[in-house]
Amino acid sequence: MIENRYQPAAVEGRIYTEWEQAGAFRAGRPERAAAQPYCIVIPPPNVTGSLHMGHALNVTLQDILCRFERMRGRDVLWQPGTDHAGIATQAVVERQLLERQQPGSRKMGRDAFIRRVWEWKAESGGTIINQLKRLGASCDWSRERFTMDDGLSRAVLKVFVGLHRAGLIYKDKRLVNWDPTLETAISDLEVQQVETRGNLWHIKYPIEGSDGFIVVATTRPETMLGDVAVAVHPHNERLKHLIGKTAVLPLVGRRIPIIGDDYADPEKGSGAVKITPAHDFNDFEVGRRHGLPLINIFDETAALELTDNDDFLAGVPASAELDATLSLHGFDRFTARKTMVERLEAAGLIDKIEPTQHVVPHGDRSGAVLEPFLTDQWYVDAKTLAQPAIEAVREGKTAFVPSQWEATFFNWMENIQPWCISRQIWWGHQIPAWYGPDGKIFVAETEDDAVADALAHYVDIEEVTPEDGHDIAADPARRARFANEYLHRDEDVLDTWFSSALWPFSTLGWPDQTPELKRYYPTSALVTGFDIIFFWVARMMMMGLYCTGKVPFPVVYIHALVRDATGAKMSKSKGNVIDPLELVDKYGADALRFTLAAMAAQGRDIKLSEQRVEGYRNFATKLWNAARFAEINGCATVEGFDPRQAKETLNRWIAHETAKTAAEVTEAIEAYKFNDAASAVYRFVWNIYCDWYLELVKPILTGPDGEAMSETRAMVAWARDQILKLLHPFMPFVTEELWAVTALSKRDSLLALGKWPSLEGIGDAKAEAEIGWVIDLIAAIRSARAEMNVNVPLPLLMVHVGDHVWDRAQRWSEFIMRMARISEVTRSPIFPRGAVQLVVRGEVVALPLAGIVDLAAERARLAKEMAKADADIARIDAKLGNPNFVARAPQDVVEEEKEKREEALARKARIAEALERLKGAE
RNA sequence: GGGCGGUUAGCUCAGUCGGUAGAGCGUCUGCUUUACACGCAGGAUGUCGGCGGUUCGAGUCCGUCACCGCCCA
Repeated sequence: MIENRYQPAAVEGRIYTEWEQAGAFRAGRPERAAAQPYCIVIPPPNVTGSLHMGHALNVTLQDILCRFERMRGRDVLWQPGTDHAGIATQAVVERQLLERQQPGSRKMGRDAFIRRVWEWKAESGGTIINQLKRLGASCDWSRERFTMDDGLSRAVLKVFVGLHRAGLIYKDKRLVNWDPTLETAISDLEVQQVETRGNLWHIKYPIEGSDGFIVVATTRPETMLGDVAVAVHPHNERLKHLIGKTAVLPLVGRRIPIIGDDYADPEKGSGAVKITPAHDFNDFEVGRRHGLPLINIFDETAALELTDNDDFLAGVPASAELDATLSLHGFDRFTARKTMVERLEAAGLIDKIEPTQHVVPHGDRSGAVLEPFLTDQWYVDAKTLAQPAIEAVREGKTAFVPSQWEATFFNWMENIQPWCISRQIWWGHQIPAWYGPDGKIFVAETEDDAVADALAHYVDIEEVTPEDGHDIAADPARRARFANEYLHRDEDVLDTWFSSALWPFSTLGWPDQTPELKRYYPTSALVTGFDIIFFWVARMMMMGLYCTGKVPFPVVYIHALVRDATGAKMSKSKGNVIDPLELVDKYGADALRFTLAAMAAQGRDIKLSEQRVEGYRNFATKLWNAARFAEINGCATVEGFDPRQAKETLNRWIAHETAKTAAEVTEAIEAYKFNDAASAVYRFVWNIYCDWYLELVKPILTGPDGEAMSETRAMVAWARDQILKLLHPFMPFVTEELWAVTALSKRDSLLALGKWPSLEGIGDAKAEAEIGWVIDLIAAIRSARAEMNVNVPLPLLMVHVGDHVWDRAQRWSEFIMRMARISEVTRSPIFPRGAVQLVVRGEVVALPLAGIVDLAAERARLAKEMAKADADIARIDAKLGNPNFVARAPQDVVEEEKEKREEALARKARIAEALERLKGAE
C-alpha cells in the first residue's frame, strides 16, 4: 500500500541512481540509432560555483525540454560540463592560500600555482555537478567536459592559431580596462559603470608668458601628472584665443600645448579639459588626433611610477616642485590624489571644488576602480566575425525567444569593439605565442611548430645558418634547447569566454570530425539568461559560424533572471543569493522545479516566493494521493487498453479531457511557454481528474462488479499514466516513483524513457456536453445550499423538462445524489411553492425548501442574480443599440451578442417568476 | 544622453488574432463526505499607473506623462 505522504528526501536520491544505472540519459542509445537527435549544451557553470537560483531555473527549463524530447523518442544529448572560469577560480585559490597563510601565487611560481588550482578543482570541482543532479538534471554525465580538458584546449589552440593566420587575432598596444587589484586586463563587458559621488576639481594651469591661467576641470586630479595638453572647444568664445598658447603643468613644470578640439564641451566644467592620453579613453582619441605623446604614470597596481620614468621626465626642467612630486613615487593613486590636491591648494592653484555625481568604472570580479592602462594585449577582430552572426539572426537561422532580445543582440553586435582576450593571470589557456630574441612573434599550436617557424625565420634573415637550422630541426633535444634558449612563450592566458565560445562544438570533439559532432551539431536549442547574451551567446554565434560554417543553434531561449527582493541581480560578491538546495531539502526538487517552470513566463524577472514552492509541494502530495486512491480501488494499468473503445460516458469524457490537456502541454512546451504547460497540467490533475473524475467514479468503483467497473478501473489507471507522463518533465522524481509503485508487474521501461502521450483523435463533444451539465448542476446545487446554509439532504425536482433531459437526469441521479447531497431526483410538471429555483444550462431545477429555507436569504440571492441579469442586459443593449456596432462588427460577434441577450432575458424572466412565487409563499 | 522592460485582486504573478478580467497564496463561511486537512465545499475582493487618441468596442493598438527596474554610453 502506498503511504499517504510523498517523501521526496527518501526517494530522490534512489530514483536518480536508477536513472544513471539504466543509462537513461545516455546519448546514442542503440535503440534510438534511427531516431532524430536532439541536443542542448548546458551553459557550463564555473567550477568554483555552487548552485544558485539562476542555475536552478536554467537547468530546470533545459531538463524539461530534454525529458520532453526524450519521451517523444528522440536521441537526446544534454551535454554537461564546467568552465574553468579563469579569474574567478584563480581568485578563489589565492584567497584560500591567504586564509591558510600559505605562500601566494607569485611566491609559488606559475607551475606550482597551477598544480595547486588543479588540486583544488579535483577536490571541489564536483560540487556543482552533484547539485545539478539533485535537481534532477538529465545530462549525459558520461560526456562531461571541462573547458581545460585536453580536447577542448586543443580546440582553443586551433582557433587561436587559425584566427591569427587569418588576421582576425592580433596584438595591439592601446588602452585597456585594467584591474589594478587583479593586475590584469579585462574586456569591456567586464566593466561595471557605477554611479559615484565625487568632486570636480577646477585647477588653474599657468599660461606661459603671461600672468593668466587656464582652468581645467577634472574628477581625477592625480592623472594630471600624465597631462600632455589642454583642450578647449574651437568655438568657445571665452577661451578660443588661448589655442596655440602653452600651459605649464603645475607640480611638474611640463610645457603642454593648448589645443582646439570639439571634445572639450564649453558647457561642462570650466570649458577646458586636461588631456591625459595614457589614462583616459577619450583623451587617448584626442591625443591620437593631435599627435600627442602618451605618458603613463602608473604601475600595474595603479601606484605612481615616476622616478626613472623617461616619458614622465622628458623635457621637464629640474625644480624643487618636481622633486616634491617625485617623492610621491610608489604612492597609491588615491593617496597621491589627496596629497596633490593639498599641494595645489597651498599653491593657490585650486579655483574651486564642485561636488559631482559621475560614473566610475569598476571591475565586475574584484570591485576595484579600473584604470585605463596602456598595454600590449591580444585582440579578436570582433567586428569582422560579427557580420555573419548578424546575418544569421537577420535571416532567421537563429531565432531568439522571446524575439525582443534580437534588438539587444543587433544593437551590441553592430557596435562591437575589438575583444581583448589576453589576461595577465595563470589559470587558463596560455596563449600559444612565442617571442624570438628580436621580438618576432611565432604563433603556433605547439612549441615544436613554433620552433619550426622560428628556425625558418632566423634562417631566412641569416641569423642561423641553413645547416644549423636543418640540424636543430632534425633533433628533438636540440629543438627543445633552442626553444628554451631563444624563444619565450607569452605569459598570458586567454579570456575564459574564449573557450566558452567554442563550447557547442568543442565538447563534441571538434576539430576532429567525430560522429558526435556530425550527429548533434548544430545543437537544437540554447537556454540561457539575458545577462550573458554578449559574453557568451554572441561569441558562440561568431565562433560557431567561423569554425564550422553553421550557426550553433537554431533557437536561443532567453529566460528571466531570478532576482533578490530588491530586484538586484543575485551574485556571489553581493552575497544576496538564495540557496535552492534549502528549498529542495524542505519541499523536494519537484516542487522547486514546478515553481520555476510555472513562473518562467517570457520576458519577466522572477521574484521567488517560498509559499509558491509549498503550494506545488502540496500538488505533488495531491498527485500521490490520487494514485493511492487508484490503488485502493483496484485500478491498475491494463495492457493494450484503448480509451477510444470506452463505452461509459464518464470515461469517454475523461479521455477527452486528457487528450485536450496533452495537446495543450505539448503545444506549450514546443513554444517554450513553460508556464502555460505547467498550469495546463496542474489544472487538469487537480481540478478535473481529482475534483471531478475521481469523485464521479466512486459510485462505479464501489458498485457491483461488471463491465462498467472494469472499464472504469482501466480508465482511472490509464488517465493516471498519462498524467505521470505529462508531468514527468516538470516533476521527474515523484512521477518516476509513482510509475514504479503503481505497476502490478514491472513496467517496460523507466518513465524517463517512456513514450510521450500522443492522443490525437480522442475527443467526444457529446460526452463533454453531458458531463459538463452534470458538473454545472452539482456546482449550482452546492452553491445554493452553501449560500442558504442548508446542510440536510434535499430532493431535487426537474421542473417541466423534456424527455431527454429527464433521461439524462435519471442516468446521473446516483452521482448527483452523492455529490450534491440529494435524497432523490424526481420530475415535476409544476414549480412547488417555496422552492428554490436554479437554472443550469437553460434547464430549470428546483430544490423544495419550503419551511427550511430562509426566505430572506433566498430573496437576497435572487435579487443578486437579478441585478447581474439586468447588468448583462443593459450592457448588451448598449452595444446592440449602437448602429455602428451592428454595422461594423463582424456578423458572428453581433449574432453572439443577440444570443446572449436572449439568454439573459430568459434568465431574468425566470428569476422574476421565482421572486413572484416567493411572495406567494409568504 | 540612447535603448529596453515593468506598473492588473491584500501579496506574487498570468492574460501572444482587440469582443463582458484570471491563477496560486492569503482572507471569510461551512465541513472528522470511506485518496489527500500538504484536504473538501462555497464566498468576497480589481476606475487593469494617469491623461489623450484610434476603433462599433482597448488590460490588449498608438501618443504622452509619472513612478520602478535593467542594459548601453
